[in-house]
Amino acid sequence: MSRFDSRSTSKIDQERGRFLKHLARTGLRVSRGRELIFNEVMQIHGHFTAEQLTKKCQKKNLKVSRPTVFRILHDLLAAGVIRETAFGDKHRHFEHVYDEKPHHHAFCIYCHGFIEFPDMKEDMVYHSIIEKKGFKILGHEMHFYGMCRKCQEKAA
Amino acid sequence: MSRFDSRSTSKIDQERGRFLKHLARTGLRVSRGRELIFNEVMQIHGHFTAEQLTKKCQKKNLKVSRPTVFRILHDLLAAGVIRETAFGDKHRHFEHVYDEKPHHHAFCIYCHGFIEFPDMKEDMVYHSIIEKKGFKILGHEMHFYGMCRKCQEKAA
DNA sequence: TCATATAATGATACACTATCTCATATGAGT
DNA sequence: ACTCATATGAGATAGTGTATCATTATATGA
Ligand SMILES: [Zn+2]
Ligand SMILES: [Zn+2]
Ligand SMILES: [Zn+2]
Ligand SMILES: [Zn+2]
Repeated sequence: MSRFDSRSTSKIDQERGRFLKHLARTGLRVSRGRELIFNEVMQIHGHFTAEQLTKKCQKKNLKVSRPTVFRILHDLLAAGVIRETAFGDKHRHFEHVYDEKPHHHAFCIYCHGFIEFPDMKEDMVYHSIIEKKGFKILGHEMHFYGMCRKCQEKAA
Repeated sequence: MSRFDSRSTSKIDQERGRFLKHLARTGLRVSRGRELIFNEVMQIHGHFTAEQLTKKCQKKNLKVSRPTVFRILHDLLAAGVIRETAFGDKHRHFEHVYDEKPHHHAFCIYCHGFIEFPDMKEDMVYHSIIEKKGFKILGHEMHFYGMCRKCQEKAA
């Protein structure tokens, strides 16, 4: 990142503030691991798994164990810095929130790839139905399933 | 089920026909296990995991192994008799299709329970966006996340 | 009916992710 | 420096789902 990219930097600082606030509120320390993982996560664009994050750190000789990665991802989730999406496989998938526009996913049932598309705020019809049941909505995702372009071409 | 409940019976027969057609088409046999699992699945209302289905069979002294359960669930998926939903935990969740209206789920992030709500066909705004990318849509789900009524009461 | 081929099944081992345990290291506060 | 709570890592553990493979069941045709 350019040192002149003040806009992007301030967004990260904003997220860092959110994280630090959460840590202070819950009596957790600003440990070496938490700073390290926070910085790495902020550099990832798109989705990642705990395994990918761990290997990314190891390549940089930033030593951090798998349990610690999961523990700190849990902290980041609780702080609202990252979100988790169920991809339907056996991994937990995360992505940070700060520069990602709200979006949804369409999964290919053949190659297990996916495409993303922006949230259109058109699904609010559901909100009143759900809230009438006493459920407090904090977020939502649309999952589409189907066949990606490549798999269609392969099949044809 | 009452023997006079012809409507419900015919729906199951319809699903059975779908399954048998799939088996014939793909050269699979109508084995003891397939009949057994099909019947059990049809009696379940709502979601189930392979583990729950296996235990349900064992309680009835219907002996069937875990690998076979998974194999036959795969057949039922391929036949379109059941569908799979990613709940964000480490289990695969299934439900049959025959008497379930198309619906979506709202998951409680605190107790991991969920509520269901009907599909409103209001999310078609996404279809053109996705199909412009060459993706062929076969199905979709809305996942809402939040706090269920009970957990709100507990917190208050 | 019997022989043969093919598919289905179950026991077992296996791969893999995520979590738990607990001993040690770290660090904030006195 | 001392105290003590928290953070961390090594290793064990739990829990799903899958692969292997020998055995059993079923279909087909002589
Ligand atoms: Zn594909
Ligand atoms: Zn995404
Ligand atoms: Zn709840
Ligand atoms: Zn459902």
